[in-house]
Amino acid sequence: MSISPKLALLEEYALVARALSAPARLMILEQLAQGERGVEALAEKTGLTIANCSQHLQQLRRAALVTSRRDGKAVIYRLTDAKTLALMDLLCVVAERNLAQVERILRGLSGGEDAPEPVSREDLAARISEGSVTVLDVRPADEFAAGHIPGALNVMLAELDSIMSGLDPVTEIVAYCRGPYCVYAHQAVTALRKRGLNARRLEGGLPEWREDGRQIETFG
Amino acid sequence: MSISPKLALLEEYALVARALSAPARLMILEQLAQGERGVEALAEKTGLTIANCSQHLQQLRRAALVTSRRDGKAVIYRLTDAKTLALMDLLCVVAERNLAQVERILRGLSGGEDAPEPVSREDLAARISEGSVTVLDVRPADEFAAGHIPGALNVMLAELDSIMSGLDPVTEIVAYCRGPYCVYAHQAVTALRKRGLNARRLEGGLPEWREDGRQIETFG
DNA sequence: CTATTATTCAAACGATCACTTGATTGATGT
DNA sequence: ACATCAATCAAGTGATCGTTTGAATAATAG
Repeated sequence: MSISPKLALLEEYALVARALSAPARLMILEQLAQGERGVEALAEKTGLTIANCSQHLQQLRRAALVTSRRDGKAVIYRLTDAKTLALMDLLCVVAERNLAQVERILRGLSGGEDAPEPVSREDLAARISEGSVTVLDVRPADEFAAGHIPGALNVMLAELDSIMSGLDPVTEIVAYCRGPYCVYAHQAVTALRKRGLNARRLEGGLPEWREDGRQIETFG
Repeated sequence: MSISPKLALLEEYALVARALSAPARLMILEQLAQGERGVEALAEKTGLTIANCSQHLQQLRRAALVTSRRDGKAVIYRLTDAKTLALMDLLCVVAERNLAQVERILRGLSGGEDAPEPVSREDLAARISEGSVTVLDVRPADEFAAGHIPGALNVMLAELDSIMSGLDPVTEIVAYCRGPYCVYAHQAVTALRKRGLNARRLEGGLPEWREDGRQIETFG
């Protein structure tokens, strides 16, 4: 350790950034933002092998972005603190503002149509309390069960068609998913709008809603 | 491009994070946060060869963190927008909160002593207007000349001793430098406190001060 | 035009990274 | 103690990264 303190510091900061520099680890972090999970659950959700997932988790832990605890023979990982989530979100904001490629991908998700501006969490909260909105949770059922926006309907993309006829075409629909890395809400809104329904995305996902200190409903 | 849109998105986000994952690029970004610069100036300030520096800059440009323009035969780089600075700062915050190693390095800079809490920019601004503080700019003279906090004294670390006798031991001193990646202010505060002066660091550096919309003085 | 200066490109190297495979550790239940 | 299950470790492979070196582009001045 004969290097200068300045370089040593920069290397620590770079370590954190490096932890965010692999798509596989971003997927893991997105999952952990939904709630704490064991290695096997993470591996299944992300499509990684267990050994590979474990190694990514240890890299995240070295960067102090996640923390682990033992529960029986399982090791449960979670985000270290809310700053980790903030960092992930800011990463998206920078990428979306500046990278033309990101714009192109997102436009592709909307079928070439211009997607409407997302709804802010504050606006959605206000409109929920006055009952002037239908909230759709477009995540898998287990993530929905672990916590969702009060009153939200859990509908996965594949089932969208079957429930669409039951929706009031006048009431606006707001769809949300895991957060800025997740494309489910984009796809759901596109599908709904193609059928003439008035749908928009929520800004951010459930983790950001929770981080705002807003109400979360479990089960039901 | 037959991969899923989700993976394509994640790869773009990862590209931005990867750009922040090398100490050399963090140094370059720190310099650019002070103001726009040409490749040669950046290479000299960071100690990189020109070719190497140029390649790092192109990686930063691919991630859209920096933008360039031509000025005669020189190419001038600058941060794309304020979000880039915010991302750099958040990276530090996460690293400092969670990495024990960072704490150790910073403590080493303070000679093992507990450093006092930094002064917030808001507090400093208030105390400048009431004249109850001496502000030290601990950056190289050329960066000082390009812009500094109004009324600040430009003193580099090597010259600290020679001016210290002229300082009022009662008036508190606030030192600042380039920002969270820079160790000059830490070192200056340690040196001053060792000699019994009442000194603290400013939170962040000049780029953050400027980003707050606060006054900047040029030359003088 | 040629010479000069500032920057970028291209090739090459050693080091590190992501992923796979198979063995190992740690905690639990019988 | 033994078997079982979850997670980690260890070794190996191909790909990518950071750096150096030297040549190739642009833009300007004479």
